[in-house]
Amino acid sequence: MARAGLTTERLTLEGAELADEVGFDNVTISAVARRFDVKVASLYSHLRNSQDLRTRIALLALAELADRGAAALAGRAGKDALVAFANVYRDYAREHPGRYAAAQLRLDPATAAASAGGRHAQMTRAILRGYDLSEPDQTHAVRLLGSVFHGFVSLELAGGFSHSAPDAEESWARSLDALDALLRSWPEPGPEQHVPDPG
Amino acid sequence: MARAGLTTERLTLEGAELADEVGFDNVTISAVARRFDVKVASLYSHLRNSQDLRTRIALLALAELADRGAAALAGRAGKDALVAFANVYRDYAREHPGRYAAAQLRLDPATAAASAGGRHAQMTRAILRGYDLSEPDQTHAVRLLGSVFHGFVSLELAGGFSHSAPDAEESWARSLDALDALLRSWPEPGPEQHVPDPG
DNA sequence: CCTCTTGCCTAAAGCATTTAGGAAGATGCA
DNA sequence: TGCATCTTCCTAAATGCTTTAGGCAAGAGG
Repeated sequence: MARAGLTTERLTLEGAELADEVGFDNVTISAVARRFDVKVASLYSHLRNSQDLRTRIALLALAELADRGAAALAGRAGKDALVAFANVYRDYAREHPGRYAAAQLRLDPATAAASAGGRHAQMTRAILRGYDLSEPDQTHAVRLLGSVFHGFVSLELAGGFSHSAPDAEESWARSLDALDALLRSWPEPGPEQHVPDPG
Repeated sequence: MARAGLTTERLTLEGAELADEVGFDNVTISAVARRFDVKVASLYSHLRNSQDLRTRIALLALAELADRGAAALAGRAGKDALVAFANVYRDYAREHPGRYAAAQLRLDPATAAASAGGRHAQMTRAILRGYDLSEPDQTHAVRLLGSVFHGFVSLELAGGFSHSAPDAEESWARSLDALDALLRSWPEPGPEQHVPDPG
């Protein structure tokens, strides 16, 4: 019986392809086994279980995304860097929706620490060097930027902007304009606001 | 054999509870049937299939969220309205993580149109009446606000901010300060930016 | 009381997950 | 080359979720 040459890496990569084609939620051990024309149980020599597969796809996506981010930031600063980096997220999500969904998988702390997640935060911080923010404000800005990138991209991917004019493209450009302006004049803390009771 | 009094509504509600307890992905027909101490097949008189159940939970969550948003906006304007509305999202997501995850479910266009999604967009637009934005800019701002709310909340829920100081609470407040400032001086479109080729 | 609708049941088939243990191909060493 | 060993992939089987088909009985209406 000819060997298929399974490795954890090849399985992960194929799982990522599958995620992009049929959605991350539909990535199963069985589906990957079918793509290699191999019995399901064979995969368990390389993967602990199906959660293990999903986690590996998530780590792959985070690493790919970080690599692209680093490439985009090279030689850029200020708004140029901001826009280039933001587009990396958006383009990646559009090219690889399954992988992007995988990157949102909740990882346990140990796994998260070993992931490329830290590189993302570092790169966002690097963008902020082009602006004049105090140390604690940088952290807030990092989080706001992350929120906008992730939020916009996932709402767009979920079809949230697809049924109304103007098109998402323009809103994206204008949102980045707005973020750039915001970072150039980052406001002082406002007065305390009343927070309504949930209920 | 005593009847359990199953209805689509009760099943949906119980499914939502279950989602909050064990995660939206773990809501299954079987699990809900167990909660009612009823055989699995019995649920198929009330639900078309498990996707139907998930969709109904999503619609429930969107409606609840819209109701809370409307309550929060009543009698408020400007930054006060912005903060109150934003906190509705964040509080709801923290109180009901499973429901919040459900609200992110991708709905087919017909279902989405019949959902409370439109109310959300309307309310966000209402907030912008407290600021001075041209018509097309309002749409961009609606999308940016939606992105920040959703993005921040889901990153926080995914534990993205939990392993570094300062705490998420403060970043949230400062992000809302920043959005308020941004809306008060919404920038003109910037110059064209180079968009790097994905690859 | 009888009938009919409805609500919940049993039964069964299909598919995904996971473990246990076996056989054949690749590898290393004499 | 021949043998031992390890790795890779296999069969088999248990478990659980999904979904459909068909049946019986509880409760409503006449």
